[in-house]
Amino acid sequence: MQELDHGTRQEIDSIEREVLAVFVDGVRVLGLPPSIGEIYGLLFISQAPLSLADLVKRLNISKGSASQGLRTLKSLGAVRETNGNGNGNGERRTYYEPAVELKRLVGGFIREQIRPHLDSGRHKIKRLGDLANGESDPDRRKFLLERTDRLDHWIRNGGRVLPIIQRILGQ
Amino acid sequence: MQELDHGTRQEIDSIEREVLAVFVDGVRVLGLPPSIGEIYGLLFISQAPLSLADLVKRLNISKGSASQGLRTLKSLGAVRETNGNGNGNGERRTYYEPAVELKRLVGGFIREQIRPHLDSGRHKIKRLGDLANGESDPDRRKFLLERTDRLDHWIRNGGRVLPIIQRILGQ
DNA sequence: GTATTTGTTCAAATTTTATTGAACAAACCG
DNA sequence: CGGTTTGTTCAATAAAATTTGAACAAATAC
Repeated sequence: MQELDHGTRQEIDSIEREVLAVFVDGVRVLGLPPSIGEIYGLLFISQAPLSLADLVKRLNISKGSASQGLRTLKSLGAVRETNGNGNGNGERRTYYEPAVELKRLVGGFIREQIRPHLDSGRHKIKRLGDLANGESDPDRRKFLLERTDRLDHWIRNGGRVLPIIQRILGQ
Repeated sequence: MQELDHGTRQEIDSIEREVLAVFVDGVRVLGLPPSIGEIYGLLFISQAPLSLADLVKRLNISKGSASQGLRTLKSLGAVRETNGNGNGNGERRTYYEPAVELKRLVGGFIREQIRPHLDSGRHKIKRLGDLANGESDPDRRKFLLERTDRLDHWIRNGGRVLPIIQRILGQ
């Protein structure tokens, strides 16, 4: 007897386990929680889209975790909702499939996780420049302005590099 | 009466506080603990190099934290040890100053935090390919090979982009 | 309308990570 | 040598992040 339903059966087999581990490690580097790696990882090796209930069952995580994880992944553009669930009948729950184009994943990460930090950093550093200008000791002021100026250059360079990364990875 | 010793006085003034906050936020994005941001931040706005004892006193952190933080920063190439401490007398404790060249900081981060992950990822993905090849169902095998191949491309592209980032930021 | 299914929210519990602080080691001095 | 200073290590503690689970909301069916 052969197992044909690759999308929804309960067990996580050995290759699936390994893939999940790879993604859990991967998202940790990006500062995202393990549950996100598990969810994306399971979608990534599932041939059929999965529902929230499938994720809960197969990953043994809570509904809350799955719901929040999917929200984050959606905001990153890393998962898509599908209406087709692969079994052909009329179905009202939502099914999810992974976005697998590196360009899209990188774009979403930069948009959601990098840009906001760069932008808020730019503002804070602008403020630092003002504070430095208010320093009364001329020697100290010169030093502080030099340092805040350097910070400003860092941020600018960071901003310059992002589109280039996107261009290189979007192939 | 004027305060002349910018390197070792006890208090953290308002501009210093802001700079520390910027660095604490900055290192968090990189997945490093706040104490590291505080240490690097304080060195960054100090005109004179600081000793471990200075960091403990001015940041109100434990000796252990300061020691471990400095170790990490050294491994990243983000701080340098100096023998001169700015006051001219023979002195045996070690003083630290920040590396402020973006090229160096980025290089250290890539070397210590990115490359190792890429390398271990490459190995794990190689193993995944082997596992996928062992899949008996031909349809499933085809799908798994396609996905592991995609993972492999991701990693390769990641590897390609790093030297370019370094080149762009090293100016 | 009620019952059922699907999904969200958020306070509480758990797990993980960071920090402390005391014991220890190493280097220098007299 | 003993005494002092400087720095490291690591088990215990504190703090922060993640996950849970139960209450709730929204949508559908009957």
